[in-house]
Amino acid sequence: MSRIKSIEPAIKADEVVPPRAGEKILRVARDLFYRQGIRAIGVDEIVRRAGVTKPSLYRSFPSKDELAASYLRQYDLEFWARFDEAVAAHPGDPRAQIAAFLTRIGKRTQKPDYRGCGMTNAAVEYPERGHPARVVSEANKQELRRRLRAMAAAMGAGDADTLGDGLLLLIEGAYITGQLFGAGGPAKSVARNADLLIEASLKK
Amino acid sequence: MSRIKSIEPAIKADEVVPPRAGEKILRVARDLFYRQGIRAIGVDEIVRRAGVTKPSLYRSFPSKDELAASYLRQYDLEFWARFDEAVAAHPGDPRAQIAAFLTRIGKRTQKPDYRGCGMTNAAVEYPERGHPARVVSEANKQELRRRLRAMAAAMGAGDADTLGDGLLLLIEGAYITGQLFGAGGPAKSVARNADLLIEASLKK
DNA sequence: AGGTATACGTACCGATCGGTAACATTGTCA
DNA sequence: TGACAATGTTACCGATCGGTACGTATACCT
Repeated sequence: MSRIKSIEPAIKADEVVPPRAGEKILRVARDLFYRQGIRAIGVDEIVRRAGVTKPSLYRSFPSKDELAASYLRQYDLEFWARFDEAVAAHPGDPRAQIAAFLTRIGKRTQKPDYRGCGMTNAAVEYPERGHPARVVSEANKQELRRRLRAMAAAMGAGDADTLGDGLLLLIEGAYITGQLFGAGGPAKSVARNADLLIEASLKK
Repeated sequence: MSRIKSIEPAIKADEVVPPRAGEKILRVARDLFYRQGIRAIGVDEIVRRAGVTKPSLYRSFPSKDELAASYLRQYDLEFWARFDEAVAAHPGDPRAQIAAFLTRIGKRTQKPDYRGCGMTNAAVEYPERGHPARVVSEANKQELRRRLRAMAAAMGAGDADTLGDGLLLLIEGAYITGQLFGAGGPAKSVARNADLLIEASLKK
């Protein structure tokens, strides 16, 4: 673990280092898990499309469940990157931050092959408490709830927790209806409805 | 199908007629599919817990997928029964109808083993277009959207379609967060948030 | 050149998946 | 009694599931 690697191997900066098996596997698994679901995809198909073999998968990941958890941990990073991008675009203006984030979600849901939120889908696929994938998913949602409630408070809402939770309901609704109805579905109105809800919550 | 059954078999009213194998199977499948997910449950476990054998399952249902579709068709009936119950409780008052329906949903989501909406979950489990289970699920959601928009129009909302879709987002959000957060989660605020959204949409 | 550690492939495991063939048993009716 | 429909019984199918034992190739360091 903490072994000293005295000198890095002599690789030039612009030299192409072939991607490790584990990386290729995670890349393929991410795509398949998101688009078709975790339960729907077997490890054989993952290694086949990654151009590696099964033992390579189990050298990099202790189990399929842990591979799924790794996929979600990466998803988590990308999710917060998108979220923080919307936040950074409107410093000190939580209402505009929410609007920016939801506008982007609303647009994504209208794409033809939209499959919702990988976190949400994983939690639906694995209702069992303590499942590695579910643990990651739950943590992500708890944090999202916390931040939405904090932003609602920063907006000056009378009942900030209710508004924050309302925004979370709209977001999850957009994730689900986005993949249920496709383009033209209810999800395209998520930003508008959130704004109405915010307006109503601030006037109280 | 339309074969004439001249005279009903002589069964006394209080006589217990043993449930047919198909019924027992569907009853067990409904419970397991809803609680654990369709993909998570194998046909062997269904027949085992139903106390029947596998050929009996395949005499009553052409495939596991069709059994899942049957489960959802029954779910559909029960769903609309609950919906119409809320509607009938407040004749001519769509806002109160929505409130009644959402209050009930909010309460259900706080139960310890709440698993969301069987329709929604099935659509997440089966993203593939045309899958028997998904077909039933999509039809149910389309109809729900239609009715919510109609109710929003009856309320006199300026943009009835947006309000109807907003209510659908809140509902789907409640289904999902109900199973993600458990008791104390955002879903308990669904009726309150819907009312705020309606209020805001009517004032416009 | 030789040792060593890392990375990978071939081949295989038992279990379970959804689904079926063939036949025995039962209860209900005419 | 005899026909019929429904169910049970047993045994099986090929495919796929997640996972592993074990041998091989490659690269680096001494």
